[in-house]
Amino acid sequence: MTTAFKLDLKSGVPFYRQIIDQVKSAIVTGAIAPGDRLPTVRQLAVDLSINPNTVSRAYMELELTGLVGTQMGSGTFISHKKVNRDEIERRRILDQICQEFLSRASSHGFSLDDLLENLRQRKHHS
Amino acid sequence: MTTAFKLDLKSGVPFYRQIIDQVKSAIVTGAIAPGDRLPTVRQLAVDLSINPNTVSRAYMELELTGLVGTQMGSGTFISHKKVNRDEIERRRILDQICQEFLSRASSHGFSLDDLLENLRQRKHHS
DNA sequence: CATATTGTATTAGTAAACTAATACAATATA
DNA sequence: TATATTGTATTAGTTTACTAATACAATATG
Repeated sequence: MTTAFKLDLKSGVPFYRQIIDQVKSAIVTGAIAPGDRLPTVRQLAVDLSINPNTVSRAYMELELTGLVGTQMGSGTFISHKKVNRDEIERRRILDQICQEFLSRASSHGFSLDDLLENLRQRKHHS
Repeated sequence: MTTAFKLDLKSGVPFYRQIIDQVKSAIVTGAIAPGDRLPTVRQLAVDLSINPNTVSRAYMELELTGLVGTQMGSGTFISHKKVNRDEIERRRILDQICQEFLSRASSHGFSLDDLLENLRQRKHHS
């Protein structure tokens, strides 16, 4: 089964980021495993009706984090690095921490935008 | 003492936002109190070497939150609304929540960018 | 080696956020 | 009521993020 990628055109989330997220999710759920090949840059571009460069950008970012490896002529493959599992676990932890943060803030009546704004301040003021 | 406003040109934080923050801070510290008049749009623009519209934008946003009131011909004044104090208290709470969130995330090795990215996802996927 | 298949680089277009230039409108006050 | 003082609207320029159009480069494979 070729993992089904799908874009939410109305979400405002950049296409390349949606692809990254879906690849990561697919790894977490086991839909794709180390050694598996991702769809071709061109193929996925056609499937999603976007430009190959956008797919390439997603794959490149995934490669930078070590999640995949790319070879011209053959394609892009899920990496075997043990780092992957660690990274996925870290992602879970991050999700959990953020979720709890949101819940707590929400109970005080703060919106997600409130939080983002506050955090952005800290980013720039540091 | 005319409250000293100052811009950090290298921070990347929008000028209008820096002004907003400094007004809020001045209220919190008591440097300015309800009834006090803020610097003239034009005057502050000259002092900070920016365009009057940028100051105006900051003042307008402050007015939307009820922190100040503006009258053409007279100026912009810190509002008396009791809402102000509540709002300031809420800001303190927000700061505290965000700080604890950052500390916790930091202990797991996550950067501020990691957090911002995760939260942005939730914003758009909701 | 030929060529098809794969990823990549270069360049341009679009949209959004931010700020400025300039002109305008409302109010205070002499 | 004149006019100086205040905030505001309109328009344009700049930057950055994102995506696309197009051409290029490396590898696999017959």
